[in-house]
Amino acid sequence: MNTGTEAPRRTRIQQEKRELILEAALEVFSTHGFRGSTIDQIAEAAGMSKPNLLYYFRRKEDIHETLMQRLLDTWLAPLRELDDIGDPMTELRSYIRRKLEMARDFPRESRLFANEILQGAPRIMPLLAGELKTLVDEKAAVIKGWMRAGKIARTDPWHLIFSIWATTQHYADFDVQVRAVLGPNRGGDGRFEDAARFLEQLFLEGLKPKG
Amino acid sequence: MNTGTEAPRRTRIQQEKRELILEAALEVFSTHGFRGSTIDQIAEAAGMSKPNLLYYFRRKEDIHETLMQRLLDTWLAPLRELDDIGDPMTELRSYIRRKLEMARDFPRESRLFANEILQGAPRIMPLLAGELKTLVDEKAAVIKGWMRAGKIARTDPWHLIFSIWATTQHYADFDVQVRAVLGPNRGGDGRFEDAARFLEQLFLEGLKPKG
DNA sequence: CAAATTTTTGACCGATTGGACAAACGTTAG
DNA sequence: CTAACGTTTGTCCAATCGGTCAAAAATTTG
Repeated sequence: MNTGTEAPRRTRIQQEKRELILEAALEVFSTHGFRGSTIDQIAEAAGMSKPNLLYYFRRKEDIHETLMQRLLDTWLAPLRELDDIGDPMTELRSYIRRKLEMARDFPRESRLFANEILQGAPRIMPLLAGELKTLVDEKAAVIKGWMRAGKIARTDPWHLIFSIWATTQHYADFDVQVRAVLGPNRGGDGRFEDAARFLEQLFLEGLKPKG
Repeated sequence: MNTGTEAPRRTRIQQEKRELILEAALEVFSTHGFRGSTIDQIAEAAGMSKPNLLYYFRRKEDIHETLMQRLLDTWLAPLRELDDIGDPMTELRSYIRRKLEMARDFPRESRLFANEILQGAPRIMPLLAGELKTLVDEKAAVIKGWMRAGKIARTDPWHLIFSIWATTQHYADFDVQVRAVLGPNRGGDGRFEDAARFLEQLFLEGLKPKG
């Protein structure tokens, strides 16, 4: 029985070329958005002709969809790792650090996601209200537990998570602005370490349990 | 002498129709980005034909440019108001509050700006490295003064400003995600007050001067 | 009123878009 | 070698894109 959801068999060439296309599409989609990107652009970036690209992905949307599916898993991995077992302050610090590292190492993925959300998330809305909400609610409960135990200051766990997302992804999504404002000296490679130091201080001081 | 920069004389109809177009363009550009928006879409949203729209703005870029110029002034107003005179903690609190109010009351303007930055700020890069950087540097100096005076904790003023931008604009730019995660109950109109409470706590506790 | 000016429209243009298709080309298994 | 299969390409298409233009309609001015 073919359910239509199982992964189709693929030759070695198909696997390689599909990866090539997805890599090129990530570059193009993340800087121009879905509607602002053309198949020609992606094909050229992947070093092949447009009909050839369409042999591997029949529609432009298929590329984007495949990209988004892969993205979400790796994107939410840091939050999944947030664990009830360790010390709350240590857990939060390493969550912030991991998210900031992702903004540094995978800025295109961050911008691709930001583009999708900015435009109303037309293609991933169900995922947000489903899988994502479930995960966040789950982690919010963990954080609430820490608050009840007096390990961190009482505050809104959901908005805490939002603020960590916002501040860390800012360094990927608004990178040009950050670099423009910091200037050539402070806007160099060291900006992520500066940001890490600042965010650590902000969140850890801001969340210290009160006497 | 015509410098080319003075405002042309306009009839009453021209003023009204241009406003109508800019309002419609704000709606369209902010949700689809520049390249993702079409003149037809804007014309239809403004209730006029495409050639009629092009009578008031000769090129698509002219609409976007006018929109961005107007935007930047109002968008930076809260930061301009950040003043050396008042109490540092009070000043910062009201700056955060004003920025959050702008995210609530002008989400389309925020998304328009975010779209532009996300795509590498091709049309406003000079403004970022010029006017914006100057303003931020100036306010960073003010904040540094507060730190030297022991009024607030020592930290990086530039990244402090970035974090305020990121956290407040998040509620406009990522609104769909915020509402999806919070769900129908907590994601209603009250979410901005919850956010205000959280951000106030985060920043004011995180910036308390240390003994 | 009538003339001058401004506003609106329909028809049209070349360029670009996403995508189809058959033919040509490569590769591999028997 | 050859037949089958997988890959690549050139050509083509209808739809849409940003934008032009002349003429009609509406408005303002004298």
